[in-house]
Amino acid sequence: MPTPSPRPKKSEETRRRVVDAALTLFRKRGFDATTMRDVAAAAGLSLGAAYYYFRSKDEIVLAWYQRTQDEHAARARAAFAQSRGSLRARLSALMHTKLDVVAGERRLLGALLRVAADPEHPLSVFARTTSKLRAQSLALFDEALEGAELPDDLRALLGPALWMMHLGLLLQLAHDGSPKQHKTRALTDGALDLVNSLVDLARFRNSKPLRDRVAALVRTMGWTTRG
Amino acid sequence: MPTPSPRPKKSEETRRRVVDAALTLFRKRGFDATTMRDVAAAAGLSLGAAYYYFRSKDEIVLAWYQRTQDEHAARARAAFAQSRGSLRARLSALMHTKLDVVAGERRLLGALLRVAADPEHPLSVFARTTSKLRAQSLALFDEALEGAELPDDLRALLGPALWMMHLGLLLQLAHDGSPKQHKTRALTDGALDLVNSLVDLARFRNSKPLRDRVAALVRTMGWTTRG
DNA sequence: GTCTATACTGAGATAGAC
DNA sequence: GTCTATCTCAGTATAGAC
Repeated sequence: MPTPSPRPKKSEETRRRVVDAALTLFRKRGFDATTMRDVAAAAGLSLGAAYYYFRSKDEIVLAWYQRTQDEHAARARAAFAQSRGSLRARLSALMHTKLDVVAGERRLLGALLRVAADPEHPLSVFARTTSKLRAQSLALFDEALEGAELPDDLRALLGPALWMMHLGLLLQLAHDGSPKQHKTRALTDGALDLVNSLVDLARFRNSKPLRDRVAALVRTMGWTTRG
Repeated sequence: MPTPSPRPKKSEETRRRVVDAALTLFRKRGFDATTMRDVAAAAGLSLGAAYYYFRSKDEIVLAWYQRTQDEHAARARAAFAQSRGSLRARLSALMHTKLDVVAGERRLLGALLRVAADPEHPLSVFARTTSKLRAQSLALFDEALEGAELPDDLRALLGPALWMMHLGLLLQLAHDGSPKQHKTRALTDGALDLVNSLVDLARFRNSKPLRDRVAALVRTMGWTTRG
């Protein structure tokens, strides 16, 4: 059986080196101003070798995003363990840990969004190529709803809705020049207040018919798997 | 006094020619596959002359978007005149006329979104350069709320909210490969149902405290003028 | 499979002459 | 306003070393 290699292969190590070099340069000069030649040089590689690992500059950004995703999952799950009962606390942790992880890299986030928004790009938000990433993230969002005793249909609906909301928050964050991104933080809290109120409301009144309509919609859109 | 020139100057005419040529090519081959050299050639100009009129390829897309905006305003206002009373009808007209205007140009919309999402880009959604465009659009959204007898604070809040929603719908539309974009249309209707329910709710119960919080937030974000 | 070296193409964008 | 010439840089191609 093909045992999952115990220690990282050399190629993995080189790959990591390219990403690290790229990130350092992106931070210093910004994404556009950094050339693949710079990246290759900083990683101690030839241009061809850099392209051997990443088919495009954009793909390096995606590798960074994959890292942040992993980091987000780790932090969020740690926070979930603390706040077993309160939905509000869990949602807050979910969103704010994400912002924490990404906040230091506004410029990179911009580069990512540019790619993500472009439907023609193979690495866009809803593209096949990025479906694994999306699924991981969506799963984490669903986890945040655990233990809140939500009706199944509401939960299935709230996950994608929150995920879309988080996309909007990332866009906002990328444009947020306020110190410590407090604007985006405030927006996040406000949005979560609203979500909370709506969830309470949905529990209260008979909102099943409306929920059914929305659920049907989410299914039509195929948001859980592909847009 | 510098009278606004009565008949279009020759430069205006050339400008229009460049845009038209570009649009034709964009439709045929897509945005990326069309080069500025192609555009210049099709417009009967040299490359340099084309760049004299538009500082970048992206700027041509923005010119297109300005056109669609004007068209949208015209169509929406015509529809508003028909549906004086019903808020739902007016909102539906507002959104669907926008989709109508843009639907035929999915590829261009993609190019636009790529630019719009990038915070480093001078033509991004929340940039100064595009503030006039944004203000025009926001004003139209506010007009749609006329005659619905909404409390002022709710109206001031609903405008930007709907505008942000419409941004999301455009993103969805750009990715929507379904025939006649029926997915996005369905999503639009569903979202408007939801909005409608919420507005009714807001009228019903005492939602003032929550509204005040949200209103403060919108002000903090500066969404009516700049993000 | 991992990497170097180098040359080349294509396209966005600019400079400066006219 | 318009043109030609030129620059820069992402990305490709190739040929080969280990």
